[in-house]
Amino acid sequence: MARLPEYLRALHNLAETGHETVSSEGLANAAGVNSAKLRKDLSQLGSYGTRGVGYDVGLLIDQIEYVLGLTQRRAVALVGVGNLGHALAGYDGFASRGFRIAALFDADQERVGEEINDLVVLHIDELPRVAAEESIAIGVIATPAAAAQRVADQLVAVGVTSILNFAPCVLSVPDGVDVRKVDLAIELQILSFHEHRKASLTALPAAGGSALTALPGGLAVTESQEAIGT
Amino acid sequence: MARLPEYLRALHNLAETGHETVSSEGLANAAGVNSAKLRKDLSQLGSYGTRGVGYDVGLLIDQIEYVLGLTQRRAVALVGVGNLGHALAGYDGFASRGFRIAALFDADQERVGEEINDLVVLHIDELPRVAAEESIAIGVIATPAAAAQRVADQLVAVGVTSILNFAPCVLSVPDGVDVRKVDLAIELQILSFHEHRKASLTALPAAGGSALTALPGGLAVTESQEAIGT
DNA sequence: CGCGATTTGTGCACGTCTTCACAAGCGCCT
DNA sequence: AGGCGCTTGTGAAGACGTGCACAAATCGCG
Repeated sequence: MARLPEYLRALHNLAETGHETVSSEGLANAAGVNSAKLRKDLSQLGSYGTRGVGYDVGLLIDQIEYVLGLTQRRAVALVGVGNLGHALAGYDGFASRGFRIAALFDADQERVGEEINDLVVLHIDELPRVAAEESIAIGVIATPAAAAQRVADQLVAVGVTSILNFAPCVLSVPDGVDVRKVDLAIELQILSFHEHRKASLTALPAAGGSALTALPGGLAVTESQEAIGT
Repeated sequence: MARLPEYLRALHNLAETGHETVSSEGLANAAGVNSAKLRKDLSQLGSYGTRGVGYDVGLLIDQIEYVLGLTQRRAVALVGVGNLGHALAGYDGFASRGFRIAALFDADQERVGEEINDLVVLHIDELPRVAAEESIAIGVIATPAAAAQRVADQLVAVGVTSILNFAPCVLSVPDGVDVRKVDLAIELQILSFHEHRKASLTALPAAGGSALTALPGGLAVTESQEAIGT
């Protein structure tokens, strides 16, 4: 499930604050989900809490980390050292949560050789060589949209089977390769939609006016407060 | 729907390449979704394509932009000018897709006064003054997790009703305020999970071994190829 | 003017996810 | 040892999203 990482983060917080056990209710609050949902998710793990007490924080962390495949520190290749790539290369959240940025690549010779966080930016053509030396299963694309598909192909060619794509475009990859997309502008646009909706609702208590004016009110938005969908 | 922004991006691409109309099939491919799903989404808009021809690209862009509330350029306040905040402040994808970063804030006096993209970083205490001058409805939090809740409270206090949160923590906000969360490490962990799953499946054709070893295979992952869920 | 090719809009059925509600189990206190 | 309160695990019901398949509609061409 896609919620496990959120549970894991909440659990680490709890562990740091000295909690040894936690109830489903407590963990659910910390992770921002329903307690029944959380229990069902954890039961899928084969995890066992103790009735009347709750879950053992340390044990649960181990279990989730195992299921997520975080027992080994996975090597990640980051392609595209522009504005966003720079930030990602320097983001310590990766290192602290089970990942190691193994190499930085860029197609721009201007950027090749630059050093970020003790890592030197390599030219993208060096990707096959580096991939042969280190086992890289995850690639991060932080290039402009125009270059993203080409980079994806190159990553797949050297054996990468999971890609995190920050470029605003759809990637086509072979079966067996997973792609997750993060588009920062889209996130804002979704918020803008809710803004517009809220504004329309307060301005027009009873829906009326032209077809266009009635549109946003007509769109059914089921439940979106505190959407944790990423 | 959360897919509208994706359609919009694909439509802009099509418009730039000279297309005046597009079929649901064509647009669905460009956006990475099913064509039936796309038609159903668009029908919710009250949008009308022409049977036998398709949709008018320009008209559809206008409609979607209207529904998303992008007819006005929305002002965004960005709080936290660290590694990630820096990148977000310089990201031109915001400006080109309907948003204007109106102000940058940070709590660190070291960073106050710094200039990024023609914008000067202000101290967070100036937020009320700036908010009074400009109508800011959307806030972006790019601070460490420890500061996020406090910043969220401050944003809500000055009338912000939509928050994009990059800090790895759950925010609690009053009803009527929308929060979207983007956690970069979580995205990687989800990919790691799929990696682990793929590795287990190839290594253990028939499930066997200890309970722990059998776990990842036992987790049902319905359909995740090319996940476009953000 | 009529016909065929094409594409939209949608009814329907299916599978999934979510939530409620409650029985079963565990520990603690007396 | 027994009872009581608390918490887990799960069955069932409902909401929701998804995709198929087809009727209705439009255009172009002869």
